[in-house]
Amino acid sequence: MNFSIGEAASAAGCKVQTIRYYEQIGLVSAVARTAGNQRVYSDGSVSRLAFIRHARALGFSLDDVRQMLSLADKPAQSCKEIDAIARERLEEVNNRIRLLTSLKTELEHMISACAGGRVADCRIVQALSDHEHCDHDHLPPT
Amino acid sequence: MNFSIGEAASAAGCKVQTIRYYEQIGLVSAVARTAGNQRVYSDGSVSRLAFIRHARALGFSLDDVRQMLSLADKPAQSCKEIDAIARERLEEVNNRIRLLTSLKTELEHMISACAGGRVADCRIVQALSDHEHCDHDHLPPT
DNA sequence: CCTAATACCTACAGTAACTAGAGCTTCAAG
DNA sequence: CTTGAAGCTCTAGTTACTGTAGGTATTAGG
Repeated sequence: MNFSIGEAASAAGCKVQTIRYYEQIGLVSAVARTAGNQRVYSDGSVSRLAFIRHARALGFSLDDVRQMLSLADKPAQSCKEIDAIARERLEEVNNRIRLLTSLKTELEHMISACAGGRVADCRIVQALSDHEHCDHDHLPPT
Repeated sequence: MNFSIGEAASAAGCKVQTIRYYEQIGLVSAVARTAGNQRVYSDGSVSRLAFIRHARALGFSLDDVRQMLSLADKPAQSCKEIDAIARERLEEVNNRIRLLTSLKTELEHMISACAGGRVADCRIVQALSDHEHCDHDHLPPT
């Protein structure tokens, strides 16, 4: 089956511009064109796009995706490396969850401590200015 | 007390360039300079920087921070708005946690299903290409 | 007092991963 | 055959920094 870029986008669940962007940066190779210069996508290219979309949704970087795609192109090889990438990603996901959970607690405390009074007494402002309870290793929000 | 930009940075827990960047975009106002044109920070400016740093670590955007700082400058006002920002943020944090948790499960399944065989049989690649089990509303990783 | 190392200054370029817009062409439906 | 949607390229903008180049200021040691 053949698809226009718009059809490919809705089939893969991403935006038209995103597909063109991926082509531009060489994440996917350029596809065939019609006589009128419009891109034509095969089932294969669409599922490659879907792969990317899912990997991105799972938090893989485009660089990870690039590695995985090149590995996936050598199907006789061991998938040890892909496994390793996934494990690394899992590690990071666990970290993020930990961070967000403590963040949630902190926000909940701040909100419940804010009595709706004057800003001068606002616990949220105080909590954010305060250095006392900070062990200085919040991670930046990724 | 007076601080150089480097001292302010380590006191507030952020980088020197970041402070200059915040000044450049007008998130913090320009501070006084020495005869030799170097920035001089007061305790007040340092705690403002610490505020920003903590807010950022908690996932507030610079725009949120900008709002909060301007509200914090009118201390007689009600802190209802700050509270609202924090609540919105909490909502978002909960969403992210939900997403990451399902992501974690998915990654765990993929990893345990990957037997270390050939890429051609790799469950990870299959899972990522597959559209069957996808309800199409993964959020983009923020 | 001189020197060397370190910290500071400005200005600009680069990063990730898109997103949006301008201005034009092609295609499909009626 | 016309019209409106969808496609095309190219460029610029987004967020929140980070890094570099090339120059100046400050400070500690000898």
